[in-house]
Amino acid sequence: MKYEAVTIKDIAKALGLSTSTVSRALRDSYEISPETKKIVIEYAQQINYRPNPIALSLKEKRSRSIGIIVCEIANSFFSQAINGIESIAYDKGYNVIIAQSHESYEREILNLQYLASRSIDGLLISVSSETENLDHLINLHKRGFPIVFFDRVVENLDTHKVGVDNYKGAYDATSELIKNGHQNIAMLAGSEFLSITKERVAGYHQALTDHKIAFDASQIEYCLHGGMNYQEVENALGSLLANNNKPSAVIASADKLTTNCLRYFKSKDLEVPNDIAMIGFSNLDLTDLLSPSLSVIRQPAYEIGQVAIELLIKQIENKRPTTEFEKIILPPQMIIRESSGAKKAR
Amino acid sequence: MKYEAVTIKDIAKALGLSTSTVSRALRDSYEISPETKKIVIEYAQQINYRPNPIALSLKEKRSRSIGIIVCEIANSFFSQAINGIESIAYDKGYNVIIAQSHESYEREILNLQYLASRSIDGLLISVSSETENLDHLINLHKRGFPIVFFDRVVENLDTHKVGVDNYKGAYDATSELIKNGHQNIAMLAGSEFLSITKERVAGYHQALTDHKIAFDASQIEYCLHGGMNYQEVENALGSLLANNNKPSAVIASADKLTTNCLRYFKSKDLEVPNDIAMIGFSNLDLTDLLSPSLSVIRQPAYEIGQVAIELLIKQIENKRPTTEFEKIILPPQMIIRESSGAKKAR
DNA sequence: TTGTACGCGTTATCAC
DNA sequence: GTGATAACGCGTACAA
Repeated sequence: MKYEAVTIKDIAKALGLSTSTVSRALRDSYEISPETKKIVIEYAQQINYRPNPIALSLKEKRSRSIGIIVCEIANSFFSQAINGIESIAYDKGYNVIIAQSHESYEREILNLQYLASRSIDGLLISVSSETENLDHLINLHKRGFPIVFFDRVVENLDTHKVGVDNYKGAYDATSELIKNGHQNIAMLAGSEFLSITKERVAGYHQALTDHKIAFDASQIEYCLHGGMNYQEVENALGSLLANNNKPSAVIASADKLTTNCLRYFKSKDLEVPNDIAMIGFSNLDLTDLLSPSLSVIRQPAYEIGQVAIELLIKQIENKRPTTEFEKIILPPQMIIRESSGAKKAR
Repeated sequence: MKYEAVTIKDIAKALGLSTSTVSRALRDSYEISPETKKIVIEYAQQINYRPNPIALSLKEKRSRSIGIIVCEIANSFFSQAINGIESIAYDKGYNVIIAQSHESYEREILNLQYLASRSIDGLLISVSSETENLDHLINLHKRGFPIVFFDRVVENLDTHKVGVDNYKGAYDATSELIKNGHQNIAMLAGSEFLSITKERVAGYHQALTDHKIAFDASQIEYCLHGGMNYQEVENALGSLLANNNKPSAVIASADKLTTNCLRYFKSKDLEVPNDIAMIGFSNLDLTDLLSPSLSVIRQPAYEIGQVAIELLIKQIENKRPTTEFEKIILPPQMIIRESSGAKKAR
């Protein structure tokens, strides 16, 4: 069953006018007499005429829709970022089409092809944790297609980028644990491919160094899928805790890593923070209700989304090719609660 | 900066053929000679030709995209449902466009207008908690536009509907609390406009009756915005606890109500389940990590999404107008943990 | 086997 | 002030 919409032609026929007159009347052109305008506009309203955006897109070679690729919308950070994106996009008359990579490189490519074939005007992307090769993005970018990276930005591609100060986030988290007496701090890191992981590890490393604590590479475990599957986190924490240099605290460097880390400790009957302390990157709005309440590094997800979409729309609507790209770094926020508490006195 | 795509015309010109020959060759028409096909297809691949979906949409009067309206994608139930929807939609070559009502009737109408004007082929909707008047949906439906309701279905509109057995969910939850010795059980309900709220209240009521407990209407508080703002939940619980007939247990009938209920108890230093027990409808995958771990009624969100999109696509692709509509009810799952525990012996 | 012409809905351009 | 026509990209009925 097809839904038949009213067209400008129907109006023209009904009113005994030409399509061009109707079109001009509806667009309030100065060449049309007030009476004709009135008749046309009233009739259009009456039969609930809506211009067909598909026809407009074809004509204007733009769809007024933009694509978003994220790993998972069920992730708090991303759903908040998407809210930020939408808040601006709808205001400016843009539609958003969301696709999920589920942390798979392959699905990211499929999504990209799909979106590109849907003639989106631009792309907001936070790459999957498996993404190492960037050819799929570079190809589009070279052809002048507007792309803005947010959160998980990528180094070797010159476009607008919006993210958070991951270095500072990890530095602050590490310093907080050190302040609470922890000397053996492990890092449950995300995918090694991601620059955010590298930055977070660097912040962690620097904080240790600044506090004269030796850095031990075996205290870092990388999770390729960013904690998407519990198994991965279980393995990583298993080896961290089996380390000779057994950690008394852990930094989890992503949303899913943080919650799965807590889940692991519970399953092993490790009491947090007495047996082991933790602090994690998380945008969950429930971390205060967890047991124990979690100390977290929170990212301004909503704002990141807003800034990213603004840059993208600016680029899309630019008459000339963009040559100067911005990199915007927003500050993270550290919220201290119970989980990062002092080391138990034995 | 505009991104210039390759068209069939470019291929025709380059190969000295007509556009129709190219078109037919690419669609592997039997009327084209194998050699011509080979040349065309190879060249198309080489220059990475993609048919313009906008032109196709205009021609075929369908966009192969469907709209989804939910209150909030950051809500676990809905993000899971959307995953279910996407899993099927992408397979069948449909695009999904997601819009959020944020529980506002006004925004729901705006979203609907927006999506309709974007020429979607069909709509999946879970109405906002403010939605009482259905004219905006009835209008579309009358004109033959395919609409499928999921989760928050609506009574006076004859379309496909997919939801969960809310009556049973609430009945089971109430019975569990009664089994644990609770006689005064309050209900923190969602919007009175929603049929799911009515069904959940009915299940609660019937369970009380079946266990010979008097029903007391003052033990129900409705939250128009389904717990979206904490204030609302605070007020509702405030009056429930101030009741003469003070409850020893609460049933929270939606995701946000459940978590905000727990938040309220924590803020009032009420220990769950000793001071007050609770069980809530929730699809959060973290309820096991909360303090205390929450007993919940969980809905098969992913499956609901899958069933809903299948019905929608079936209706869209139907040659004849659909006259027989299905109503599919999936069973909820009850997961018992700590929060619904026995009443404290005093 | 291949090419020409048309239509999908809209607007810009040119003609009257 | 209004109407006819072309164009956007594609597929197809019809013509050759």
